[in-house]
Amino acid sequence: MSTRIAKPAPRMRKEPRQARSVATVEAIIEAGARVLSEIGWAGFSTNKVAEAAGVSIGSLYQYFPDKLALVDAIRRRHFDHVLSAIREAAAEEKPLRQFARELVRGMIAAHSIHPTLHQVLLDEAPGDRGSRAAHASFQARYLEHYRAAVAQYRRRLKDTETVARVLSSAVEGVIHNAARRNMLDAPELQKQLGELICAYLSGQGARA
Amino acid sequence: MSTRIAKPAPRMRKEPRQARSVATVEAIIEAGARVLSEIGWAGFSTNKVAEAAGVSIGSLYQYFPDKLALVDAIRRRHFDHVLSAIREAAAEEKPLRQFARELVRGMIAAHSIHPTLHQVLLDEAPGDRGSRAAHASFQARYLEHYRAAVAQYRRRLKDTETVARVLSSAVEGVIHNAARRNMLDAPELQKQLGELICAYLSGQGARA
DNA sequence: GAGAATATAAACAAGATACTCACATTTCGT
DNA sequence: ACGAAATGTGAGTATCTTGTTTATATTCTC
Repeated sequence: MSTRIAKPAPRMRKEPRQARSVATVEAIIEAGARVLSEIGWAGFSTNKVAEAAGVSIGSLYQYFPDKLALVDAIRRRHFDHVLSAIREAAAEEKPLRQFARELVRGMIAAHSIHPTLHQVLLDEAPGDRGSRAAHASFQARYLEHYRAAVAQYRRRLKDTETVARVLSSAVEGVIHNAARRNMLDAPELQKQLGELICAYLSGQGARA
Repeated sequence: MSTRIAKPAPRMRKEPRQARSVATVEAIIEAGARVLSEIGWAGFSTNKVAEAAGVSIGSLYQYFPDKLALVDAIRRRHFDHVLSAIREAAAEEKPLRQFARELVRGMIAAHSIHPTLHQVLLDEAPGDRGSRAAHASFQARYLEHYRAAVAQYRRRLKDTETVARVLSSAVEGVIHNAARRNMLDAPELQKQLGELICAYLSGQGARA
């Protein structure tokens, strides 16, 4: 008995080697994201995903050991997407207004394909043993970017942590709400969200 | 054929007459809210609710014709709760800072009992025929309060609608996120949320 | 104490769904 | 070209969930 636990279900039952199997796996993940976003976790069934992907249910289970492994894959892909959007906006030093504009643009872009996926992933879909770590790591890195931005644009350094959290959750709330109403593309909304960010960050002493 | 449609399932199959039946109905709604908040729509079953209420499943169906009628009852109760919280904060004219403080306090109070109920009700739980109207009416009145506040504290009158929406969804986002982390009571959070509201509303010309 | 109101929980019918398996088809190395 | 490996198929299954009914028991009201 050297191994800790039975086997927490591997990520992939079989690694795709040929080009078409790679495409299949990709189609499954993509369809899974669509189903999850449009129907929510309650209606997320493997059969439904397979059908949405235009693939037989057998093919799905050829690569994903079980339902949760599939959700994990979807989660990983989406989180990577969101992270790079933020990273891009917070990369180099730039004026606050520009940072805000790019952040808004990036977040909207990251949510316009599957508008409610993010919330579903965060709230409804269960975090199993395998993804708990990834989940936490994502949250940490996610917040880290916001924290860096806050530190850069704000004089008062107290409560940086809280400010970052408040800012990120406010932005997410606005995006999420807009997504529900199909208003993600409305220019007034983008402008106002930018205003919100600027106003809050420059509230008690901006830097640039 | 004078009636519009068959019968969209009445709110209550039987009206409670005695004191204990009133208590039973109340216990069921309360337990329903708890289950909905803690487990989400995916795990919301009538049997589970009955058990959580300490009541037999038969009693539940004595008063609620079906599952959706129960959700509707929960929704109505919660929406009333939230609405009065906002109404209270936006009632009389008062300085911006005070308005913000009271709004935050009220929203937090309205969410501290069943932290994630609001989001579940809005996102996951289906809005059937009976509740669509109530739902829309709630949203309208909800936003109306915000709009009034925005008009009161902001000079620029353009985009009032959008500003109200952005503000409300930002506040909800922060509350929701804090609820998930059990941070609703953290004083820094309350303070920062207040700052956010003030900063945004006074961003382009405050009035008080 | 009679009858109405209320509570109980076993049982059911219907459906959903995660997952397997035996077999068909395609690709690739040689 | 050919055989083995990779990939795709989808009907089938076994299990579980769950909304709802119903016959029966208990409690209240007058």
